Parts: sequence; structure tokens; C-alpha cells
Amino acid sequence: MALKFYNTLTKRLEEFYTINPGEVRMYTCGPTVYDYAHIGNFRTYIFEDLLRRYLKYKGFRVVQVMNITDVDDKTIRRSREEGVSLKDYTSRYTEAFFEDIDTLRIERAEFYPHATEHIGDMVALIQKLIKNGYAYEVQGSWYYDVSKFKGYGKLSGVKLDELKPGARVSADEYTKEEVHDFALWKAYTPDDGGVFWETPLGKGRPGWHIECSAMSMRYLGNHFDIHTGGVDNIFPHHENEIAQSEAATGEKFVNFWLHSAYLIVEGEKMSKSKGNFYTLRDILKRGYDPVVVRYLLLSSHYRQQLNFTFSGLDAAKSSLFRIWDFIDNLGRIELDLPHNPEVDTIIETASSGFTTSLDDDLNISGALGALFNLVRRINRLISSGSLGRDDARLVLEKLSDFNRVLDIFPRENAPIEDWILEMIKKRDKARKNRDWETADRIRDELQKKGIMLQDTPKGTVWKKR
RNA sequence: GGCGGCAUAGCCAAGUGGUAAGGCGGCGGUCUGCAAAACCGCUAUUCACCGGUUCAAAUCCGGUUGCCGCCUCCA
Repeated sequence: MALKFYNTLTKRLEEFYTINPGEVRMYTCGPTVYDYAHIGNFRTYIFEDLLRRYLKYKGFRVVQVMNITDVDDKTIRRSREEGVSLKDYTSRYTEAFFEDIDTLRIERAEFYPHATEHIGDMVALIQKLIKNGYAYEVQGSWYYDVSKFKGYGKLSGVKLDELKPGARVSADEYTKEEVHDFALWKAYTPDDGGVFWETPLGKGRPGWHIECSAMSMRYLGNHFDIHTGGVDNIFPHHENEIAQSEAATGEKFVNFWLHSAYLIVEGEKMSKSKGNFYTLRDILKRGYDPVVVRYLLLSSHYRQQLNFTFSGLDAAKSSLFRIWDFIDNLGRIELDLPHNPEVDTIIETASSGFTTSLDDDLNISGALGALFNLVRRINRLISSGSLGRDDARLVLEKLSDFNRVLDIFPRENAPIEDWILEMIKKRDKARKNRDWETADRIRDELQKKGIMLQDTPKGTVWKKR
């Protein structure tokens, strides 16, 4: 079955194709490093991680670019408030961003260009737009003349004559000629402090949209395969990127536009004023394993609004334990049995269910369903004693294969703790003496500390729950 | 006002014409010294509501209701 994606540009499910055979070039809108990223941001990054990993799973070579926006109104304002340089300020949150994506097992992109390191590319792009007649200057700032670009609105469906000024912006704040025109280059103002570049366009700093056009084309060429982001980026950001890029090059910019839906928290839009605003760090402080957060964000379809709740996190944790326990149990099998052909059937069914689902616009629910069906069917064989050691290894290999896409195991390695082993030894002695009272007391004590004991034929094992 | 999305069990969530995947939770049972894990059985005659098309609809069409998002820098 062919790989298909829902393309925001055509508003249809489309069979995926690449410009260069076997290679996918993709641009994923990255963070503005003015604060810690929140779980809504990570919902999008996890979707992009799934996309990237699945493309690789399908055998494509992937070149992914994710921008780091390290100059904008917010970064400038906050760094000035703190009295530190823009660079010092943004590098703190850039580092935090990379720590967080590592924590969530988000695979690294090939390139993470910083906006401030590509001012020259942006200036050159703006000059091209000036030359092609798409830009005009007002009081040292340069604006894009939206009326000049015929295709404006093709991504978002926005029609220019229907755009009305939003309540959030008072029109007199702007010197541009039309309310829907947008800044390519912003003239220096005293509010910018020490943040400015002296360029042929004048003294100032870039607008927001231009960086993504400049950096994506710099690393991926004028025309590339996939561009992604959150739905909120469709308009105006991505619409403007298309306008800038295509007006400058005369070529089609991107073939596939993929957008992830919003994340809400406990049924409401996440916002600081509602007190339901969470960074990754806030969640981890509550004692959740990062991979549980990964699983929750991963386990529902990217175009489906995701309701993030703490009871959902608990459910995600239980689901993961089903998989982790399954893996542990497979590793303990020592039966020496001939190959059971039913194992092949189970593996093949799961395998094709996994790829058929993901081929269908990354239908992760179907893929996980295939995985859990395998878990249940193999557990059945384990229960009936008809799964041997070699077959168990085959199953583990298939799980590792799936895990190239999912990356949900192994669990963080819990260090072996001597005091726990001591307690287990004491309990074993009690059990041998059939002193169940002591044995159970020890088990309860450990349980209170989050240590779960399991008595298996091979002895007692423990795990953190 | 314009544009777009969504409504499936207690919760999460697939399924877009052929008779409701999967996970969590719950209940009963098997195993176990007791547990845990696992297994077995049960947990939506029904897919927001009302009409229509069809041999057949959660799936298509029309309408109603409810929720949500975007509309100038928020993933």
C-alpha cells in the first residue's frame, strides 16, 4: 500500500512522492527560544518525529531542517528586561530545548539553523523580492505587498477582500499600506536596544516569516518535499512563506504541507491565565516518566485535537507497562521448543497492520492496535507454554523493528539498588520458612516506596511503578 | 462576520458503504502461599439528534444542536 498524507495545500489525502528518488527534504517549524517549550509545542515536535522516523522506516533518506528563532519581539523584550544580551538569553532556552527533545526521545534533525546566523540570506531574499516588485519601503521598514502575489491564500483559503483587521492589532501601530501586508524587515527602534544589523536594507532586524523562507531554501533548495508545523501556522506564517519564496524564485516552494492539530489541557485551551499551562519540566516534576509523556503525545492522530489530562497520562503509563512487562516476560522464556508457525502468522499480521495504518496518513492508533494485538496473541502462547526461547527472540526482534518508529522502550534504566536486593533476600528467606506474614510485610513496605515485587518461577523481580 | 475542524462505551481512540480495532478502567474466573504479571469471559444491537439515498450507513446527502480552532507574528 502506498504512503499517503493529508496535504493542507490540496485539502486532500494524497499519495506521497518525492522530488528526488529515495530522498525526503523536510522543513519543520521550530521553537522561538524565549522560554521553555510547553507540551503543546512538543505535541507538534513528536508528530514531526513520528513523520521523520516513519519515512526512514519506509527506506527514505531524510534531510530535516528545524529553525531556531532567536530574534523576535519577545526574545528582545525579555532579554532587555533581564539585562542580558540577546545571545545569552536565547542560548539558555536553546539549550533547554535540546535537553527537552532528548528527554522525549525526539530524534535530532540534520540541521538546526539559527535565525541570527542567516541574516545575510534573509537580506538577499528580500532584495530579490524588491527586485521582482513585491516589496516596498516605509520609514526604513520593508513590507511585502500581498496584492502582487496571485496565489495568496492558496494554502489557508483566506481571501484578501474578506480579511478584516483583527481586534488584537490597532491599525495605527502599523505604517504598512495594507493591513494584510507583512513586515520583511523592521527598521530599528530604540526598543530594540543593541539588537540590530546594518544591512543594505538599512539598520534593523528581520521580520518573522522571512527566516523560514530563507533558511529552508538555503538548506533544502527552492523546491522541497514537506513542510510542517502546528495548524496555527497555516495563516499567516506559512501562507506568507509561500508568498515570499515563490515570488522570489518563481518556482513552486513545497509539495506537501502537513499540520498538527492543537493540544488542549483538561478540555480547555492551554493558557497561563487558566493555570493549565505546562512545560515538559512541570510534568516531569510530578513524577511522570518522560517516555509516558512521549507515548501520550504520540498515541493519538496528529490531525486530531489532543486533550492532555493527568488521567490520560496515568492511562498511558498503564499501557506502556503492558508493553514493558511483555518484553520482560519474553526475555525470561527459556523453554527449548521447536519453531511454532503460529508465531510467523502473528508477526506478519502485526507487521502489515502496523505499516498499513501508518501508510494511511500516520494512523498511529491503528499501528498501536496492531502492536497490542500481537502482545495479546503472543501472551496467549506464553500462557499455554507453547512459545520457545527462539520464537521469543523473533518476537523481540519485531518489537525492536516497531520501536524504530515508536521509541517507547526500553524504560529508563532504574539503577540496581542494594537495599532493595537486601530486602528481597530477607523476604526470600521468610518465604522459604513459609513465614508469609513477614514476606508480605516486606512486600508492602517496598510497595509504599513505589517498588513492585513479582514472584516468578525464576525468582523474585522488582520494578519501579 | 469569514474560514476550518470535531461529535463513536466510564475515559482515551481507530474505523469513511457491508454489519463496531486497540488501550485504560471496572466486574467475574484461572494461575499464585497471598499477590503481581499473564490468560479466559463479561463491559456500545450501537456510533450527538432529525430526515433522506441505498439491498445495506457510524460511514454518503440535507438539516438541527453542541464543542473547538484560526482570522498579523501562538506549535
